Amino acid sequence: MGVSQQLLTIGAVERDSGIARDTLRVWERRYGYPVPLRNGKGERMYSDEQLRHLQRIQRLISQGHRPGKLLRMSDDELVKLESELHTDTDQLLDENIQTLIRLIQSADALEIDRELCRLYEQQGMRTFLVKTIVPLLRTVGNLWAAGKLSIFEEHFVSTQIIRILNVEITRMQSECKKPLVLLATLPGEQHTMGLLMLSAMLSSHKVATLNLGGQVPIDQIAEATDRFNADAVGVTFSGAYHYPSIRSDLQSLREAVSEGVEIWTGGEGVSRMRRLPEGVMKFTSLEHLPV
Amino acid sequence: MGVSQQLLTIGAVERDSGIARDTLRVWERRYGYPVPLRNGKGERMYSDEQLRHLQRIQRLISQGHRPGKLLRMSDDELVKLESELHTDTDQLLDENIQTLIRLIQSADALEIDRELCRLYEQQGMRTFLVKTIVPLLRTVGNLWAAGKLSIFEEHFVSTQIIRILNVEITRMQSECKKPLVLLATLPGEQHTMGLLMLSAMLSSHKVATLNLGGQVPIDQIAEATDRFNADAVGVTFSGAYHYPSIRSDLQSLREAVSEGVEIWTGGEGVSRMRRLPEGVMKFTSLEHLPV
DNA sequence: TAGTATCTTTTGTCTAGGACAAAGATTATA
DNA sequence: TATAATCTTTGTCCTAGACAAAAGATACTA
Repeated sequence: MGVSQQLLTIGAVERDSGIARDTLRVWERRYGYPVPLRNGKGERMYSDEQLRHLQRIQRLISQGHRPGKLLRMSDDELVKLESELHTDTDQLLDENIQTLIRLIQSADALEIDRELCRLYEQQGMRTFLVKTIVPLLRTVGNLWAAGKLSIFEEHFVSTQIIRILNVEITRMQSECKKPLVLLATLPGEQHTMGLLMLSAMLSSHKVATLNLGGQVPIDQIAEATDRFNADAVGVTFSGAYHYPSIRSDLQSLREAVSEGVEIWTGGEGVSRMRRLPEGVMKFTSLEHLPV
Repeated sequence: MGVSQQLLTIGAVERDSGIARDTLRVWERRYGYPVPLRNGKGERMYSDEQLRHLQRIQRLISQGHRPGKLLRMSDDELVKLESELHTDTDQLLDENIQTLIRLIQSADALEIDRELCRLYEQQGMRTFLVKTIVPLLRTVGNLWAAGKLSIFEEHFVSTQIIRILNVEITRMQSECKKPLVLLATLPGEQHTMGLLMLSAMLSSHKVATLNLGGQVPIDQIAEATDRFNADAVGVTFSGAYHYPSIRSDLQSLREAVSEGVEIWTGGEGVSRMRRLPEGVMKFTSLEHLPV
């Protein structure tokens, strides 16, 4: 049962936290945190607690906080900082979301599916995405951060949503026509939920989409645009995407893709960017899609 | 258009080839390959060609070849080595697969979808997976390796298949009963196609599945098994998974999960393993599933 | 008040060459 | 033919330093 005291190598921490080895070492040197134990070989061995702390830090960094500040804070202070962000949203938590969370905690797969389908039929795709899926995913993430939900529950919700959206996209697809929008994320960005939501949203407006999935090199996106004769390219960036490179990546993409093709971008990663490269459009939320 | 001569940092090569930085440096030191250019800062800058070569090497490593041998070979020799593996399978390429490949190259999304659905209805899930999906994915991978297909085409096929399988799983799900099989991959394994195929296969046998998706920590899998009251856990390993750790990972999983719960494992990663830990079952192909 | 240019601080990624254990291959022994 | 012992290959981790790009702060201008 409870895996009490496993120790993780620096490689495992990199994988599970998304923080590069080199960064972990340099943090230890500069800020005196995290200081892991050492094994017989003299290698760093991190505790579960430290991993959890680092994941928290990574979350807050991707929300715009600065590492130097976060690394001097205790875990309690981090939790407090995180909860400050949630209190406002938590209070006006939709009843529907609360029901879904309760179902997730009761681990009843079929019932969750049924409830999601019910909401979809009631709300239609646009509202379903904006008022249900997006807040649900955010809430689940917050609850995980607060230790009130396990990771597997987050995983579980995601796969359920992926399934449902795929089904609906398929259903609507046959009626979709031009313009054709090509969807992809760039190398390094594994989160493809944004693409799926985008695809669902566009499909519901009878706009044809073609999803290439995650981690597609820029030149491949350009080649695909050409071959499929697409009218626009949609690229999403999650909060976890290495922030500094977004602008230059979008610039490269703009240069690689034919001029007549529009470039749309969205996701948490771009939402806090001021200015985007020339010829790149941003939708801050699914609602503001330039359909 | 054609991105002619981009140079990649060691970090980008790590990301795009799946070979760790440290490994790239140690290869350069030991085998004298790859020797990248250097930028003004003295940092390694790899060419597109080198990346391609490294991707080839990585592919062959995951098929069981040894790095020391591959790194002394020229690109031509690697291509030859790769094609040796394919010739036998290529010759008896199913007509259906050839049709699908032709459709992929003509970039007609709707037509591919239609053909896949047609084959599914004709063959049923088991045959569809074993005779169509698996060979199709392998062929597409081989053609990419031979430079006859682009990466985006591989991505495109994958997302199409994911979509179709999700639709069918949803359709069959309501009729599924106990036993319940929990599906997941371990941290570090991003390839979830195996899980999806497993889920589809089991669903078609009216076995209920619960897909947690990729990168689920071992303790989380154990917790989920408990909470969902699952009867078995299915874990897949692609050829890309860091090979040496599979055995110990499975062992840890076996220890973490209650004894009454069976553990099934499959995928390219385990297919060339001789002996698995006590209490872990292996299915070498989807056909040999212990349903 | 808002925008722009300059300076300072923060931050992440890269470098070198060495070390070592675990997995694989090979040889010796029962 | 199987198991044990030995040699070889291989990847990951180590230290401590360097530097450029991004972010923040400050002063100046319209």
